[in-house]
Amino acid sequence: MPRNDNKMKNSQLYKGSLNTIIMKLLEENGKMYGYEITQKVKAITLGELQITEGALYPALHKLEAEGLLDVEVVKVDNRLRKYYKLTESGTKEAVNRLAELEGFIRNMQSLVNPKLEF
Amino acid sequence: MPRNDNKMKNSQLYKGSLNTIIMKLLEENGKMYGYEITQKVKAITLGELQITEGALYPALHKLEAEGLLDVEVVKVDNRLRKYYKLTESGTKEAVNRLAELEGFIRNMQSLVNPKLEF
DNA sequence: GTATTATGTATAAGTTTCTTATGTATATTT
DNA sequence: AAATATACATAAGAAACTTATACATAATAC
Repeated sequence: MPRNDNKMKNSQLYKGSLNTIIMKLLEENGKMYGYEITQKVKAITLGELQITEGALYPALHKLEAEGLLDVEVVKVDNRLRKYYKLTESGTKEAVNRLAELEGFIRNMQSLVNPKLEF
Repeated sequence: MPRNDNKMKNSQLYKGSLNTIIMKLLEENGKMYGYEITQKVKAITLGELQITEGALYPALHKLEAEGLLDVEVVKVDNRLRKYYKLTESGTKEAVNRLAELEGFIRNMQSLVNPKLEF
């Protein structure tokens, strides 16, 4: 009966980055469904970041409610898939979020490696 | 009466990184007091990250309670300062946290810039 | 000279984000 | 036949933070 998902806990550092990650992936791939997002993130981070359903689905629903994502339900192999894509305003917002993420990464690098500030 | 700190809200992205930032700064500077930490972070990030007291002081107290920091109270110019420094176990833990932060930055960069994976 | 800003620490209420635990269901692999 | 993979969903609780407030002294501005 146990799900046996040997899920190691993600670092606190990832807290707050999920929405940005979702929007970046959608900007890049056009449309994706939830499970696909979890697998993609896992692949890109070499297994280091495991997005859980409990975090992902509420996040997707919220972005949809905010008008940043559109959803399209498709049945594949007798199973549901909900494909999400950026709306027009979501596309604009994605630009802001990505700029914000790049600034964040720069700042964190400055903090880690003060010698390399120039 | 108002403090008039025109405090822009920090990006959600910084959520979860405060403890690591504190430990990194202490590792680098030996000992620091709270206010000094806020100013240092502000300077390094060119004003982009403003650590608020409501976030900082509870974080310092928690790190102290966890045995990662030691505190020393000093009176300067008739005002209190609480200097914090890493304990022995805090120094060890700082190494882990920094490695974690570097991994985090790498992963976030892979997500932003998938072309540069190599 | 007094009002504001800067320095310095602290806590408490509320919000957001995530973890952990469930729940449902079908397809595939062992 | 059982376990794992695929695919969605929600609810309770934890953790980190925001916002607001509080107290106190030093320095600057008007």
